[in-house]
Amino acid sequence: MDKKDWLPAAVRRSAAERTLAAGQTLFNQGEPTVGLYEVVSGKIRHVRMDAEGREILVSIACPGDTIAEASLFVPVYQCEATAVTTAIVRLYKRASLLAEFERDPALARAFMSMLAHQILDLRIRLERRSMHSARDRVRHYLAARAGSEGRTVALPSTVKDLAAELGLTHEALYRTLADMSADGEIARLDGKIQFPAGRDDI
Amino acid sequence: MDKKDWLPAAVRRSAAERTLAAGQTLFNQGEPTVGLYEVVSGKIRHVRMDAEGREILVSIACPGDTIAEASLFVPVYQCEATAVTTAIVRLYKRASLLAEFERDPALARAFMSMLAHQILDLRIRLERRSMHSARDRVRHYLAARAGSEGRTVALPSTVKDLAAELGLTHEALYRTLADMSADGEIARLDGKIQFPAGRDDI
DNA sequence: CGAGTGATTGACTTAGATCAATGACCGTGG
DNA sequence: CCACGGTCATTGATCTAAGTCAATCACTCG
Repeated sequence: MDKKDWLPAAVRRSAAERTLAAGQTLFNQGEPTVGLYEVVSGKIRHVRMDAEGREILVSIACPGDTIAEASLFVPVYQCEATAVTTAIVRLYKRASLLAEFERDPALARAFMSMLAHQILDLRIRLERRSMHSARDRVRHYLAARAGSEGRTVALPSTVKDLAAELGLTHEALYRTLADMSADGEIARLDGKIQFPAGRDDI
Repeated sequence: MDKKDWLPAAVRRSAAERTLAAGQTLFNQGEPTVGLYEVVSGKIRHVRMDAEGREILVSIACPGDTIAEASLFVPVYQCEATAVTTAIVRLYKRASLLAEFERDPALARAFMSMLAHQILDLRIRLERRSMHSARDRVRHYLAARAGSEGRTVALPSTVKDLAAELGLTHEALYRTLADMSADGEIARLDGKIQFPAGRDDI
């Protein structure tokens, strides 16, 4: 969306680009941080490993998104990033970015703004997990991404990934989606979900 | 915890405190932003209205938390905040805070760092919610707050609140805690939980 | 063409949500 | 000072939604 707007062209030009093949790893959890990345093309899967070695989906970064912003302030990457498709990323080195912030307060402010919006987004996602019913989580998800008049929501990648995002097993999500379709609450077409009427019954 | 450390005492002293009665509104969605708030005492409910006018719970802010960080960067509040209990908040005016950042890049960096750490913390909490078993969530929670050698964790407030943080009903948490005690995995004393051995099986 | 993965559905089981009740412990106002 | 209302802590019984195991089909990729 407007995620990339915070970076002025001058800074962007100075960054190194790197091309990744599908499945290739950008960085691993625990590696020393180099800086933050911006996705130029393709999709990057961003996961965290928990103590048992299971992976937790953090996000799917699309062109324009940045990943590992927090890494500017911590010594090692907290997540692992791998390319889903062939992808091009741009690396902004930590030291130079921090220096840039010092030089240009407006840029610093834009960066803060981006972080603040991410916090808001994460809180909304966390709140979604407080709902115990699968259907409610799906509704909450749809409501959160149905901007203004958008009645159609595109799945970021696969349904399995959406299941991880919602904290459900993929089977449970398939069933919930099927039930909601059957009830006419949503309609599915290709990789999209649309919900016809603004239901406001109790 | 360290959420408030980024603010130097001088700035903090300049902030105005305000007392809210239970149920009183701090700000409404769509109102022009004044600045960001820090919760001094009590609890603040933070909700967003979706396109259909349903409310989406964003968070419950507790003492030490800040709310509406994003409001520093947008013209109107995106959320609505109301006091759940009697509460005291501290207001940091947008203009003065931003001016302070411009004047003092170190402060700006500290603020960014705080935001980045909040993001990390939120991600860990989100990760916890991806675990399906109540016991695993409790273990994860304990592991996350047992710094280095600390084998004793104090509950932040009530067990009910912990249940909400873990995304469980309070009954489920009571039972899980009871089971874990019975199995000798943890011991409970007053408002604290201690877990004897650093289990690293698997 | 076969391996690998996503999408989907079925059958079965269980962990946790729900509903409900009790005792302990406030603070408060008559 | 004590009865009363409120909330937390705890445990019991029941039920169901979602997890688990499993199988099939479609599709892509090398």
